[in-house]
Amino acid sequence: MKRPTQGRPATMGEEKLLDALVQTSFAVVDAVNRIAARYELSLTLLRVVALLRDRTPTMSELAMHLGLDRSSITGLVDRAVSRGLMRKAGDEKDRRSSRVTLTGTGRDLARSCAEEVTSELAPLIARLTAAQRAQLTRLLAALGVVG
Amino acid sequence: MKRPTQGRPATMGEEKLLDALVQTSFAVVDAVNRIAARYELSLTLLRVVALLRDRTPTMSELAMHLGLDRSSITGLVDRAVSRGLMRKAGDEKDRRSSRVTLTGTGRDLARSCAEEVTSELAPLIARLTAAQRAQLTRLLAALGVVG
DNA sequence: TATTGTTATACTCTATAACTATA
DNA sequence: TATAGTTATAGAGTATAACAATA
Repeated sequence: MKRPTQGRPATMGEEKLLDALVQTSFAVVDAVNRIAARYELSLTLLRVVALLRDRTPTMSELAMHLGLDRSSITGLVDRAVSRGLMRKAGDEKDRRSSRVTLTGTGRDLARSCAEEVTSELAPLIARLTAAQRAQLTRLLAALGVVG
Repeated sequence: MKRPTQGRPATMGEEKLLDALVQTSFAVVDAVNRIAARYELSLTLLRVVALLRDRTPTMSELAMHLGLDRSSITGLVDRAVSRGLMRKAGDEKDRRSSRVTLTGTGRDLARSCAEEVTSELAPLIARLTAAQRAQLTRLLAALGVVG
């Protein structure tokens, strides 16, 4: 069960930053989760819906993107299909694959959720000045997760 | 299903910041989730374990802190008790209440997880200069989630 | 042979409703 | 009456293993 931790221990300032980063991240994800629940979506399903606004991935691509097993995606997408949010379309190039797309209903849902995420998190960043917001945007970009 | 979004739409710069904040938050939580999985802990259980390092909450307090129903906490804690990670101790002041504490094993686990979170996220903040790290720490504090 | 996706199975997580015990 | 906690139940989410169809 126990395994050694590789790398040096964090210095004092790093520890504080990591703590703030983790706490803030959980708060943000919790907020998104509350919004998803209003639409009877799990966090995972909300992420799929958001993803499908820009892409038409295969089941395997969805699995990789979410870090889940392919078999988990089958149930996830099938339930969404039953609810009329998504559709599965065969890929003509590779007849093993299915590409997942949003229905009109699913697309409306995606837009509503995105709007609510924006308005729910707005009060958070409203505590910052315009200069601070620009700074934070740059620093988050520098972390290298976005893009 | 559909409901109106209250508040004004975000401006362009805010939209970009919110997007970076949400994407980064999901990446951080995903990283924590991967670490939890190494120890066969769910994200929720890891949060409970981390919480118990500093506190000895009642079942209800745990439920409130995690935003879950009390009945969900029963199963969560009972499974952890079965695994030897936690203990439930009656509160003498209010005999309806149970206070949850870590066992020695649970405490070791909590420490290991915390160390792994630190070393897993260290590469992320290593991309920043010392000045940028200090800046980011201040900005996250200004968001008002920590503390 | 390797990959895509599904099925069968089992377990965790979660909520709702109904309940007991204590306050 | 109100609160703390549990139980019973049901459903979603997830992984593992075995499988079929296609590459």
